[in-house]
Amino acid sequence: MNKKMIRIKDIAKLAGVSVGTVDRVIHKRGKVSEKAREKVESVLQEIDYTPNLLAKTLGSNKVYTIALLVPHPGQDPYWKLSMTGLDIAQKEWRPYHMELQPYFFELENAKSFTAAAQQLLKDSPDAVVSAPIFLHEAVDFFKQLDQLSIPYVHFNTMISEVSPLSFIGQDSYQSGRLGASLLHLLTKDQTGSPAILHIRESVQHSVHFREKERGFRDFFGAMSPSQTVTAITIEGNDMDTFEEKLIRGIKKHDIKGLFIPTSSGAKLTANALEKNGLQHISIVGYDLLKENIDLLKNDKINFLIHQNPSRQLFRGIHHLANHLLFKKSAPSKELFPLEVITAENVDSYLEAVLH
Amino acid sequence: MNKKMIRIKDIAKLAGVSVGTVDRVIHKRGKVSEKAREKVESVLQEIDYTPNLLAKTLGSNKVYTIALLVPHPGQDPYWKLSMTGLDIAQKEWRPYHMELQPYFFELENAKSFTAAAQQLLKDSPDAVVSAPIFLHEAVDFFKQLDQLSIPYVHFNTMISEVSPLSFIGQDSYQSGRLGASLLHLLTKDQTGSPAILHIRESVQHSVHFREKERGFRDFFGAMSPSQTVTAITIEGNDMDTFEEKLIRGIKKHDIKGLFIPTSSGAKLTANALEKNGLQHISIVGYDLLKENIDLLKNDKINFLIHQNPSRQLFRGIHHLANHLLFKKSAPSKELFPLEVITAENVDSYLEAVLH
DNA sequence: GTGAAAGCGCTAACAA
DNA sequence: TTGTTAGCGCTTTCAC
Repeated sequence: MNKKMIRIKDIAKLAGVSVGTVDRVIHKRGKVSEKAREKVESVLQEIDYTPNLLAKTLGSNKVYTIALLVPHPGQDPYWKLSMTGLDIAQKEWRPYHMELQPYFFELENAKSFTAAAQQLLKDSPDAVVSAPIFLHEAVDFFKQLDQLSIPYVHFNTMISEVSPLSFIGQDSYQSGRLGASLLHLLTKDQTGSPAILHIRESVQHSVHFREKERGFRDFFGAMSPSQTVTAITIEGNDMDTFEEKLIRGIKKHDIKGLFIPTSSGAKLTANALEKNGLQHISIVGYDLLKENIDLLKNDKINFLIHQNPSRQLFRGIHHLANHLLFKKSAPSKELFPLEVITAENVDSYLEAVLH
Repeated sequence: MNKKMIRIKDIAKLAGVSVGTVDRVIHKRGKVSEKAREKVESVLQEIDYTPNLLAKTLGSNKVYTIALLVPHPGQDPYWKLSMTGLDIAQKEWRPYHMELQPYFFELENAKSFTAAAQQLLKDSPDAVVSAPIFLHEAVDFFKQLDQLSIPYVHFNTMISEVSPLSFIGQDSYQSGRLGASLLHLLTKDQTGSPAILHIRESVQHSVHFREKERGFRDFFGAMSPSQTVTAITIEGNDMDTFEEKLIRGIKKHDIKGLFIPTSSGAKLTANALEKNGLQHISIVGYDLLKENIDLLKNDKINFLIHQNPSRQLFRGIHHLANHLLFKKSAPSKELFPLEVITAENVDSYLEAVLH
């Protein structure tokens, strides 16, 4: 039942050299005579050798630490979602002696980002995964990591100023197009204008949102050039003025459907619409927040686009762990599918293991 | 940078016993005196010991073989898709000396299933992952595996007659509901009847399709009880008669939209509709076959539901490999999300790594 | 019941 | 330039 695998020792015997020499040939390290190299290489050609990763890793007996630099989960439901990715990664990698250490910063506070980053650097982890929310401060930080040659991956937000080992996230432009197409499907028989709704908090991840808007506009532009497309931007986070400003915008532009890139924006909007008897206006929102799921099931929101933040984090850790432990290379970019969520498939997403 | 982990040796020293005794206590094997057991257990309480899986696995030096019993990929595009799951699993598990051995059978030929199963049994693998297409023959086979205590997982098709370690797939009933909801969205402003289309080949996986039909009907039943729902079944696989029968069915029942659970059925149907000037009829199909993707992008199909057969297979292998290698337990059921594919998000699915 | 020791495949240090 | 050997942490065997 248990077949034997080829070992370095076997190769050594076949080539008539020692294991040390075989090791040197395989890893191109140290000095090897031409003759010996040829013998070993010809044996390697013949047989099908794959090294035993377990034994390989067992040799170097360290514990690696991967640091996470992410927004505080207590402050924002979207980032809270991402944390299940940490839990699952923790379970998966613990047996390989990979330690995961989160450092939290506040979403609206660039200083707290810097502080968390400083603390992180002091603890000198072996690798870092981060959502580079604050562009300016982030760039400084990642340049420091570059200098220390600490590998890092980015997720959620793509920035072009530095070069992470890997970026994990979605194509924002295409995400905007998708949102537009869904809104179009919902409202194509109605008169009026589709709109993208920006809410103040959004501004910080501006690249993100600008790209979504571009995709959103492009879709309608290609579909029906005569169709006007509106962007409503609401500044300030006072609830009462939010509602008032929103309704004013809707009436002014005769809005028939709203595309809302901020995950927590859909709830505010749905409530405001209901209060004002405007339930006929369609909503396409983002992410599987508890409130969004409820609204979806109650038909107050029509579609959600799922960004799967937990899996983004999970995959980021995955790539770094493989990089550290097994020297496996990571893709420079891992784009996630743009997942369409409706009342009828949302449960299947909730039940599914991290996928 | 590299912290040390607690080893069995450390525990032994703390408890004042030998590593052998610690091992016996941890794994409850062999004889240990009450006194020794207590000492070791009290140390274990104090400290946070996690065994080194690498070393553990290295100890038992075998190669495991996982056999796959699946439809021949050359005969059916859906099953061909699933094979990328094999490739990726192969890459992932090869370093752990896990061998994957496929055995193919023909989709329309129960005898070939039995033959492949016999061959598989002769090779006595350590585990089996299979799509139990032919109910009757499959049950016999899996009962044999039970007797040999060879663990197995099922994917794609759920059968209740035997108890696999794990089932991997989707909720067919909910999948039918989802299809219905999408079709409803597409056609809600039109008169006529929505229909589910069964094509002859479908019959073999009958449970699957019956469940989808039930979900499909239930959705419309709850949505608008007065709405008639049609089922069109087309027997025989002669192309000409297919078109004729289909068009006849559509006209007779005044069909406004079609839900087509067979992955290759959407193409046949879209072509027939186009030939007959019935392009206004909506189509919701299944799976990311090349032809389906083209039709989706050309607006001949409106939605696809993605079953992700490659990942189903991949996860099946994953669970078995973890079971064999690390004694990790697998969930008895892993339900995949019901993924909605449109012209605007299909590329994001194609680019994504197996997810 | 218990401890000592060999061995899993690979790496790295040390001799030759 | 090569071969030999001592580990890595855990399992398993063997002797006491």
